[in-house]
This record gives sequence, structure tokens and C-alpha cells, in this order.
Amino acid sequence: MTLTIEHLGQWQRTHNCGSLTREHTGEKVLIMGWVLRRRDHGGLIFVDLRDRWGITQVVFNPERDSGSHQKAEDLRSEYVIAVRGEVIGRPQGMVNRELPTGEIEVLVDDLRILNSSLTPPFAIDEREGPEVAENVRLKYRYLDLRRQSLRDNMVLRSLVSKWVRDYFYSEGFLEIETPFLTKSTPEGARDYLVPSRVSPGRFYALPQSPQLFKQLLMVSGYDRYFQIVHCFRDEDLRADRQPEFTQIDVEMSFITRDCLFGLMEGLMADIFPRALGIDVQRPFPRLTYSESMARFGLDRPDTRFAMELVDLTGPLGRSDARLFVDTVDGGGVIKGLNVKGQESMSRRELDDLTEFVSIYGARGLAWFKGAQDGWKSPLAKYIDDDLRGEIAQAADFSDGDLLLVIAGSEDLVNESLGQLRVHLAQRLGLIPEDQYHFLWVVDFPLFEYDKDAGRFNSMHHPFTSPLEEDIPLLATDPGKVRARAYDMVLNGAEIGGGSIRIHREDVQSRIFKLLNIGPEEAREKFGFLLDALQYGAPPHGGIAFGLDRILMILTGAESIRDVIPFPKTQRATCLLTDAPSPVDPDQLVELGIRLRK
RNA sequence: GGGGUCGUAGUUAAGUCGGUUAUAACGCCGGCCUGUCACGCCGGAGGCCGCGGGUUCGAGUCCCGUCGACCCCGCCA
Repeated sequence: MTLTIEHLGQWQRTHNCGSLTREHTGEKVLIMGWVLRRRDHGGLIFVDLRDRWGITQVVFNPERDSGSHQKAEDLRSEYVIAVRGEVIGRPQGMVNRELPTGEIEVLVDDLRILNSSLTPPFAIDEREGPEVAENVRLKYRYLDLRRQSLRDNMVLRSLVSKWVRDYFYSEGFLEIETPFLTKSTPEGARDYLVPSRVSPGRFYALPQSPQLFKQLLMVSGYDRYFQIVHCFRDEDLRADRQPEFTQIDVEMSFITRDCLFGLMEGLMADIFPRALGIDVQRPFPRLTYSESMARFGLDRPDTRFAMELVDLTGPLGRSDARLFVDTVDGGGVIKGLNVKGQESMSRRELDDLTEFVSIYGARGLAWFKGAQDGWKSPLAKYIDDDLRGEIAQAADFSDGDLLLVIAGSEDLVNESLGQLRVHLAQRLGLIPEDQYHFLWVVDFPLFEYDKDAGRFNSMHHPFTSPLEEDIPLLATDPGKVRARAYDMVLNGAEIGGGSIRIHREDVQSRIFKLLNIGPEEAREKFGFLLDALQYGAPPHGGIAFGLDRILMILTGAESIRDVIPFPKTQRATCLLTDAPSPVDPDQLVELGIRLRK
């Protein structure tokens, strides 16, 4: 016999599937949802009915209504149904403590089957089995989104957006939209381009961020702007990077850095307690970029554990080990990591660590084990007792400890040792997962030197203001100039970054010149900004947070894809829609585009 | 552009040194079952071993190529 799909008719929901409790006992209710699971006892049929609010057990009893009981025999997973019935308290001993609605069930008087469903390729009930391969989940994303863990993430995402809006509105901010079809700018990430039909051969770019528009809004006097906005960058993906992602974008006029910090700390102190029930200590600690690099090797330090980097350039540079001496002669540095109590680490494990740091260009990883009968290390014989004493003191190195050492250029040593620090902490379980360490990293360099191109690039972006006391250095030693730029860091992840901007045209032009952007190029690319700066641009600055990254931390997600409803694969494709896809040749003709073979 | 992990029923996995009919669990289908809640019991169906080529008497297994998912380096102002 064939299944009959029924119309909804005049039926209206009285409750959702998460709302019924013991207090509703005896009430006639009408609920609708998806069949999560059917348990057919021949006589009784139980159905776990699911919607986005929860799960309610409904019972079909032939003695109550034989018609609906008979229809219920045809129900399968993910059929869409509506049931009318009575809320009854569950009999003694049959309460389900796992469910918020577990004290009651709905005894069905009438059933309408609103839609059938193919058997889903994977169980919607996540208790069913192990994790499903991600390509299957992405192809059937609409089914994956039905599952509890993804749904929880989407619900939190919605709430966080609302809390952000509430916070900024209460602080007097305006939410203003900026264009998605805009002008390509040369700096920064690769642009996503959109061809113009009306102007053949010309292209819009999707914004990497609303940076210039929010600065223009400050010139317009729309002090205290924010926006929750999509941004686009055509770069390769990572576990925490998608080609389109969401920023909480903020800009303010007439502010000091400290004023902005206070407001943004307030935002975090609003969101995190709501989401996680934790306290957020304010003010956040501040670390200069150079201190962060020296102590943690990275510009986004995870301060939930110690194991800081130790500079051993002095003592090891005076040792008899050729490697170390040569490094110092070549202007390099030698730094170490004291891994407390890991003296027993095996050769095999040390090889793994050596391989790990080689990813970041480290040529090798020297190790010293502290034992009662002296140091154990292939290099021990090159280091005399005086130097050992010096090193032991500098690194707090004693019996039972493992000292890992890397020599090379400062950048390389910091990067590889900083990554190793985090890697080891994860492996050794040194990270307290229930802690949330916010901090600011400040005073970034304004420029970084591009060896290949032989010129300076902006570290943040070209509109970042230098520290006032460093402005004279622009003429003499640009590499030393510090920027009024800052990052907010949480548990070793950069969750936001910003700067006080340049608001004077003369300073902006000077920076462009240092960046090798000539006056003509500057005019062509940023002329509108340079013009605007000459019409009474106020001092201003701002910040942008990565909403997706914040959500990753709030949800404990390992992949950014788990906090985005419809994410893309690592090759930036969408397995659900099969985008990107070829287009009709007529569309290309209309755009004046011919594909190269 | 580069390095790595993986790809076997719908799903998750096993598959030895290359050997005869490719296993299991869950799911699915049929039957039984009035208190289950990841129900239970009995029975059944289900495979382009990602794809293409090669080696071999013989390939899920070895080799080459290719496609796809994931992680990382480069890249990401």
C-alpha cells in the first residue's frame, strides 16, 4: 500500500518539541516536527519527535486511536508529521532524565503525515555512531545542520550576533552597511573579482574588509560605527580560514587606544560570561610585540601555560660547539625551551620534534637532558661546567628536565620554538582547556621588510598610524618604526586586530612613498581616501574581530567549518551546490570575457 | 606551488606475505512484539574495493598516474 501525504489544513502548533513539561499534563496539544526515531512494539509505537527546540516522545496506542496507530506503522526516519494529543505524565520509573521533556509524553489522538523522507545517508541522531566523513556531511549539509551539535553552534552564532549588536547599540554605535561590489586594492590578500557587464573589461572586487569605507564614515562624522559583515579573501584555506568569513568591524573617532581597549574588553566581558558562564578579568594584560616574540616566539601567545622561551645566545655562543659559535658569528640567536620533567623522552620522540620544527625551517633541534650524573646530550662535551651553570640558571634547568635548543636567525628561532612550545604543550596536556586568557599585543612594527622584493610592506595595512615618538625614524630607519596597531589574543589565537589610523593626508602620502607606492599609483588606487583626508578627517581608529574564530573558541570547534552554516572545502568549493561551476557561454559574451584554453 | 594522512556496502570500520565466495557493526527491507527511549528477537537484501593504466597465472592488497576530502608550509595588509 502506498503512503498518503496529508495537507496541514487548519492545524496550528500549540507548542514546540522542547517546551512541554509536567506542568502541561492533561492539556490537549498539537506539535509538529521530524521523526528522529521510531520504536515499534507492535502494540505501542513510540516516536521521538524533533524540531529545533528539542525532542518530545509521542506515543501511538491503538486503544486510544487505532487509525493514527496504523498510520504510524509507516513512519520512518525524518518523516515530517503533526500530532494532536494529550500531554500525560510518564508512568512511574519511565521518566527519561536525558531529555528536558522526559517527564512527559504526548498520547496521540490524531496524526497527519506531512511529508516523507528518503533514508538519510547518515543518522541525524548523533548518538547513533562514530563521526561521519566530512565530505558526506558537506554534500548533505541541510541534513548535517539538523544534527544537535551543528544546530547548537548555529544557535550560539545567532545569539552572539545579537549580543554584539545589543552591546554596540547600548554604547551608542551605529550599524552601517558598506558595499560588497567595490574597488580592487593592490595590498593584502588576493581579491575575488566580479566582472562588470555595463563596463566591459572592468571589475569590481569583493571586500577583504570594509577598511576604507569605515574610515570614510569617520570622515563623514558617523563616529562609533560597527557592522557584522562578510569579507572575502582569495587565499588558500586552513582549519581556521574560509574564503568568506565574518568580521565584527568597528571604527571610532576622537579616541585613544586605551578608550577603545576598554570598550572592546567590555564586549568580551559581555559575550563570554553569557556563552560560557565564566568570568572575564579586566583589564586585559598588554604585551608589546617584541616582548611577545622574545618570550613566546609568536605574536599570539598562549599564556595558559608557562614554558617560555629562554635566550641562550650568550652562554652557548661561548661554548665549543661549532654549530652555536657559527650561528652567533653569523648574527643569529640561540634560544631554548625547558620542558620540565621530560628527561625521559625517547630518541624517537625527539626525532619527531626535530621533524616538527623543520617545517618552520629549523635545521636541527639540540637537546640536553638533566640527570644526576651530569648532562646527557650529544653536545654535552662541548659545554664546560661554568657555562652549564649559567645555562641552568637562565633556563631554570635541573635534574629530570629536557632542554630543547634551536639556533638560527632570530625570526626562524622564534617561529619554530614558539610553534614547538604550543605543540609540546598540547602533546603533554599542559593546557588548561577551561581557562580563557585574553590579552592585547601592542606596538607592532609598522613595516616588515620583504627580502625578495627588496622593499618594505605594511605589517597591518598602509593606513596604520606610526607611534608618534617613532615618526622621526621614518626618515632614518623605517624598519624600527612601531605602529599604533594592536591585536586581541585569546588562548593563542588572534581573534581581532586594529589600529589607530592615519588621519592626515601628508602622513598618509609619506607612508605610501615609503611603501614604494608612487604619487600616481597612490592617486589611482587610493585617491578617494587621500581626498577625503583633506576635508577635516578626525583622528580615528578601530578594530575588527573574527566572529568565526571567536565562535570556534566558544564552541570548542576544531574546524571553522563547524561554526559556518554553509562552508567551503579546502579547495574553496561547495560540495552542496557544486560551486564554482562553469557558466553559460552567453554570460561570458555579455561580460566581454573569453576563457583562455 | 610543496609536504603529509585518508578513500572498501547507505554509514563507520576490518581485510595477514598478492590466492579461490571481500567481513563486521549500525542503518535499510520483511516478520514478531503494549512501556520503549541508541527498544528487543528472527530472517533478508545490499559492493565499479574513488577512477585509469601497469606488473602478475592471479590485485582491495604491489607500481605509476589521476580525482576527491582533510592537516600543514608557502600565502593570508
